[in-house]
Amino acid sequence: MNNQTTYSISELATEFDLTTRSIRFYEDQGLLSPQRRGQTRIYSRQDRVRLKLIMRGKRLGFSLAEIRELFSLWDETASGSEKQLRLLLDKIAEKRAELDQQLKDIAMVQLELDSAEARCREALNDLTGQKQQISADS
Amino acid sequence: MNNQTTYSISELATEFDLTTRSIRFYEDQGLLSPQRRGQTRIYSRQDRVRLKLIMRGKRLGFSLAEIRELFSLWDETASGSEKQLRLLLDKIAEKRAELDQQLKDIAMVQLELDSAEARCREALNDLTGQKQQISADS
DNA sequence: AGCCAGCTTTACGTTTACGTAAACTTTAAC
DNA sequence: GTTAAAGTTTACGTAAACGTAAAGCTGGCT
Repeated sequence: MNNQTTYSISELATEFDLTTRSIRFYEDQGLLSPQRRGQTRIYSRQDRVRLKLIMRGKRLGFSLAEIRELFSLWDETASGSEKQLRLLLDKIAEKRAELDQQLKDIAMVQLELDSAEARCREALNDLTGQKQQISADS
Repeated sequence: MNNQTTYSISELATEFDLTTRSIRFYEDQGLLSPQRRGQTRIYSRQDRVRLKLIMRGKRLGFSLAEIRELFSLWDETASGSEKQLRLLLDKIAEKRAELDQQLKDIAMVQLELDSAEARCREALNDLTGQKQQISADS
């Protein structure tokens, strides 16, 4: 069922757990451009991949505009002039730096969660009269 | 100069590169609660740490509401009942899962950037008549 | 005393990313 | 062939995160 060659809008909406409204909105913003059969949108496997990328970007806190920019990066790689290509490399480096920053940020927040969890378990232990040992972490 | 014990709103605004409007807005949203000298806000080192945490959260795409929730996690760890504490542990686990997902997402996007960069360099090489070798990555 | 820079509140405006409703067409099922 | 389900456009509404402008206090300098 996953090897379909085309998808309807509601199939994709169900699969990615979003509304058809959102999918159409992404099209409005130039992130998707599905085929049409009459009025009806027909999504290809490529379109589906795009949607997956969109969701990924959103989970990383990218705006739709930024995601569109990333798509352009990808699409224009083949067709650019030299100046264009060097510009793209710059932008790629830029995005890479952002991701590196995010990795650092995640590490810090993880430490904070560790700390909060430790305090939490300690407080619990105090409450329950330390009958149970500290539970092993996965 | 970094070892100040208090800060004015514009000092913090300058340091973190945001507007005083934003800082006051964060206070509105319950993320900060600086002292006052008369009308004027006086920020402590703790407040500054909070601001740093806010910026971190934002870079990870967290909403202000989510950040406030994380603050609550941290603050209420000491004072909760057992049920409360277990709930907090659940929320911590939840946030941890989100971060794990983000790590995966970042890894994927990095791969995509790798791919885009490779295509880009290839195209450049083709254009320049491969006089130069592939430049070494840092 | 006068003034300016920096602080304050109040309040309306703006952008992003959709939600929601209305009104209409098209496709699949019975 | 009609009816229900799923699709479409158009358009107004909304929550979040500020921007921006107005109008007023306030502490220090000259």
